[in-house]
Amino acid sequence: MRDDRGDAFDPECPTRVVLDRIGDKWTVLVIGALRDGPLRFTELRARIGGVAAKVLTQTLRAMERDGLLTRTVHAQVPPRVDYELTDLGASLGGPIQTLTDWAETHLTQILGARAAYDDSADAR
Amino acid sequence: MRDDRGDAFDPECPTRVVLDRIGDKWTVLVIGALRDGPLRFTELRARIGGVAAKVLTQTLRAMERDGLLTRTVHAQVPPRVDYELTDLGASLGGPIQTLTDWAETHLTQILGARAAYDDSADAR
DNA sequence: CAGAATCCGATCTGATACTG
DNA sequence: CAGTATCAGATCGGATTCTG
Repeated sequence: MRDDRGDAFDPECPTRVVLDRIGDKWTVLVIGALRDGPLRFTELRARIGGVAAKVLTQTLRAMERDGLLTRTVHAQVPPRVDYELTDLGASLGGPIQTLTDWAETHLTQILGARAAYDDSADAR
Repeated sequence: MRDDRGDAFDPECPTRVVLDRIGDKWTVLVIGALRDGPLRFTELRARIGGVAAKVLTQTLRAMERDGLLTRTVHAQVPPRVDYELTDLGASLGGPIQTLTDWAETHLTQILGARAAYDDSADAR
């Protein structure tokens, strides 16, 4: 149970390391959700929506391992665990925002190209 | 045979659309390889290295569908197909570069965090 | 040359049920 | 509350083989 560290095959490519992290389905949403301050597990899960507990846990563990966030367990009953972005994690927000901006400005083009491509394929 | 368009479940989130594309293993490398001008299939494949023909084809088709590149078939024998970035595809280079820069400056931190995390886990 | 077809194992994601 | 365990389904990436 200690063998799924999810490394890419090429540790010497920085871009791949980062893309392997933010390329997954949830990491970017986690960063967005934690942008305004720490949240506990259930809050985080509710704010993101549609994510299974197991999958969120995996995402958070991977992010913790990469130093993007901290996981703080409060010794109390019922248990309380806070997740908070590190400076490193927060700094990733910049590049992501750049990407998001690009995505928003060009989404129409992409969707248009997609529709055109699919149409010409369906015509045959 | 006409059903694997690889859409995400949420077409209204621009960021996901883009991340689904560049998050895969090869798209970013294709953009990098085509940055200096068009290439044909085999050149492209050689320049990237380590990619199976099928997978490269899939990647190129998806990028073509999203309007990131054009595929030009020259009617000649032996066949010749050129792939070239569109303006849209080339413009994606900017955000990717931002991400790459971030990755390069912070890789050491990430790898360090990773090593520390793994050490403390192994200690147990 | 530029792929398409086929097959395969590995990985991802999620639903469900259970627990300290 | 904050997970873990387990299982199933889907998708992915890749090797191999074949073709216009």
